[in-house]
Amino acid sequence: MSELKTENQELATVYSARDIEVETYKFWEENDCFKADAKSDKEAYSIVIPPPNVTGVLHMGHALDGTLQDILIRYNRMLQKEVLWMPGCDHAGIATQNVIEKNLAKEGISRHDLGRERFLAKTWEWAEEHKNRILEQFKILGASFDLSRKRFTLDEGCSNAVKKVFVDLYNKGLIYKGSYIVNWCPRCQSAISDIETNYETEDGNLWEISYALKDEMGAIVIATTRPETMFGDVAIAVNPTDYKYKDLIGKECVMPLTGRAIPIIADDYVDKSFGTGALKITPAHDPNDFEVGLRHNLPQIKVIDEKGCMMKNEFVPPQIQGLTREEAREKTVKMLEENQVLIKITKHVHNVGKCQRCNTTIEPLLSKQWFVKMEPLAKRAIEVVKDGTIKFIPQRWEKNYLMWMENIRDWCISRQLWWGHRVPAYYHNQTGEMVVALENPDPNNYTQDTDVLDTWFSSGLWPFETMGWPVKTSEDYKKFYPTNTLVTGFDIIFFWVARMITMGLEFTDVAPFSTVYIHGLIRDEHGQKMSKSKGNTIDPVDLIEKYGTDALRFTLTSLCTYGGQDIKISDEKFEFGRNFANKVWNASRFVLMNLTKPKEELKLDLANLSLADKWILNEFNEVAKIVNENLETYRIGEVATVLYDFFWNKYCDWYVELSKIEKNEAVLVYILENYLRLLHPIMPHITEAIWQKMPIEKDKVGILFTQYPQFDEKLTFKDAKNMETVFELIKALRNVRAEFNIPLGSMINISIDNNEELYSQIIPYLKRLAKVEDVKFEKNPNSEKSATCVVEDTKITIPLADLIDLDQEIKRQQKKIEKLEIELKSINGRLNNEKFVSSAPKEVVDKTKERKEELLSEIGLIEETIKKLS
RNA sequence: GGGCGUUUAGCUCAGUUGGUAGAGCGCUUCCCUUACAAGGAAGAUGUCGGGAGUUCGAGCCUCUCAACGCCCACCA
Repeated sequence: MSELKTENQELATVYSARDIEVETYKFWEENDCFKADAKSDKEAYSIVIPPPNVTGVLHMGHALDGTLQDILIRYNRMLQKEVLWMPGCDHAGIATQNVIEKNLAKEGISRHDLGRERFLAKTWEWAEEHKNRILEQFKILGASFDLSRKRFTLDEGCSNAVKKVFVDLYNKGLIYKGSYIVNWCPRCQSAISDIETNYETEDGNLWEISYALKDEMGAIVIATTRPETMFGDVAIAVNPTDYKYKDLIGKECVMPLTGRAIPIIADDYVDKSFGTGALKITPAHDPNDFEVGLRHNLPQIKVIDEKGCMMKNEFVPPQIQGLTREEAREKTVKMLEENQVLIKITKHVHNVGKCQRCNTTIEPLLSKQWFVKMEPLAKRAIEVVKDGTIKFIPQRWEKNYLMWMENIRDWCISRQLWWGHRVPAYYHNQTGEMVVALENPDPNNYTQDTDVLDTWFSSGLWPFETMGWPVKTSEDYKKFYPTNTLVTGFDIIFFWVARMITMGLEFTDVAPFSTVYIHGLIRDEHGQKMSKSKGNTIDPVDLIEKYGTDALRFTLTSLCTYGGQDIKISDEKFEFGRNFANKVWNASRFVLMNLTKPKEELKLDLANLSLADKWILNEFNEVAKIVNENLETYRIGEVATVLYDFFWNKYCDWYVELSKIEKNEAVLVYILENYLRLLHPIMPHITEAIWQKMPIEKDKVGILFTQYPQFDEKLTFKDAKNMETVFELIKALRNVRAEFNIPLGSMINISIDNNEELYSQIIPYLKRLAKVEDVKFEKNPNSEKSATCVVEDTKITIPLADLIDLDQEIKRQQKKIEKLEIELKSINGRLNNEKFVSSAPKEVVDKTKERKEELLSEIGLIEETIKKLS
């Protein structure tokens, strides 16, 4: 077994995170700590990573997503489950192909110059080179995934799964090929799906064009935002209830510029109040017109080609042929003007579809593509969310998911790219007959379809294709499928989560995971999305170098709210985690440094505990309970808060301080060790490094395999809260010191008039923590020239001789009374309200009454004091 | 057009079944007390976006208005 070397850190007063983190990760790797055992008989817990793109480099989104997954994995590992975090990458069809093409363009060549095979060879070479880069980067996050199982969406196993799924769906009639209008990206030269299309508002014009009636006088004026598509017009449509045009329905008109005659039809789709109420129908270049065209059996005339240029055919005037869409628009408008059929131009803001990948304006284009029939598949995917088989956290995303699923449209899965899973359809070279099959039936006579599949088609199979499917007997599949939790951002619920659910149910008959944990998106300090083009990105690698991985993880975790709000970050925010890591390091160092026998194991003796010991054990026990509850319910930010508060404000500020006066080393070490375990999932490296140095029996390789602390009845102590009264007293004395500027060098004496039993236990603490010289217990001390403080039902008198400024002291006391009286007033208001007393729960009423008594007594004591002073 | 989110201390944000508001940073005063100045001690700061309602009681539940943001739909 290799050892964790951290000797050089032993005495450093400032924690140098990176040295420890690098060493620690190496230690885990060398001991093969993350390897999942499919043969284990322990309960399984598994997560599949949302496969990052091969083209990608680590960004803040990965850092957050990865941290959250690692927390869940480490937590469940410590719950003694057999955990598998499955890593891998996505081949990212369009994104990768774009990168390669861009590189080629620098050399002045296109993919067509290379040809499909050479292009793919080049892309594979590049992918192989970059495939591991991003997963390597995940390591600096401390990711405890099982790299021996690393997968790639284009590897052999995934490719087989994709083929099988395609063929099966085709055979079930759920995949079909057809001519439909699709979103075409003229730059990517491919169809893209609806959700890969984003809409942007653009300033445009609404052109009103007059179409003369055929065989009679008069004309009909239509309004359009895209005059260049008019050459593909096949009809003019009006609303059947529109009296303006009632008489024209069924007649024909003559198109300007080309003279082609088209019918005037009636269709409900037309909005009477928009434009002129008459709409030109261009089925080949507009999705709505396409639908209208089908309803009326109209022809489809294509006038724009795949490059976004006007076609050279009989429908397009020679002057327009070959022009780009933009040029054609300008020229068409000019020609219409010359022909005096352009009636009106109005400014019009409208939405224009853009390619998600390259932001090129989409051309709705009639084209032959492959589609998945989604509606039948969506049924069960809706069910499992409705019946709670799959739970979204936060729950509000379920509504979002269901709305989308219930209005699902067929999914265009074919892409005219080269990089991806090729459609397993084969065409006979002579007859053109199509065969959809796992293999080419006869390579001499059949040629494979040239299209590839949407990247999300393969990532939709990710939870089971990585587990050995379609071999259902494979060990991983049996042990680790279905997976437990899926962790991702809301931006890919439709792209990815929805598809995994549908495909998982269809092919494995179970939901691929039971919980979908949706976290917010990382944004810059102004709430803007981070993007390279905006130049507002923060590189997690830089942050890690500056603050350390654990600091990054802790900070990010603390910012995760239960509602999954987006997370605004700036560089300085990570000081929070860095400071905390430093605190953990130093406190641990202090505790371990001062052990009387640094190497000896200490036994916790529950029969022999001081009030302080009971208090800290009790507090820790509560924390363990809350932390477990919050991890189970994905309130992960709360976990960080609770752990921070306990360690800093309870353990360090009080218990470790008290230990400088009187200490129970067994408790000090017990709390520290168990605390490190609680913290380990969030801050894995620092906790491991310290744990390795602790004088405890180590029956595990590292802290990562130890049992996660749970609530323990034995560690509850009823009277532990008394310690808080003690702290109140100490704070009150410190306050007196601060108010009267009494330097720490001069000791004070005090008289306590009540609760001798409690306070006599803590005299040593008072000496050290409040610089008290002498403590007297007496009922009516001489309070002349004294300051007074009241803690609950006890009055403490501090003779200050000439240091006291009586006016100041009276003021101080009056201020306290004012505060207490505000509360008393509100409490009296409640207690005097009969309805409150009768309808509020008894507990609440009793508590309120109790509080009233406390307040009255405290106020009484203070008033008494003021009287004596004045 | 439909849906969702946000609005709480100067800033960034928490606030888990309604019981009377918290953290971090910043700010004021004091302290280099040998674990930690990336620290310690003591403080100050809020009509919880506006209005109405339910309730003994509302930051939290209902309605309404306002501002900002996001998602879906894609009227040419």
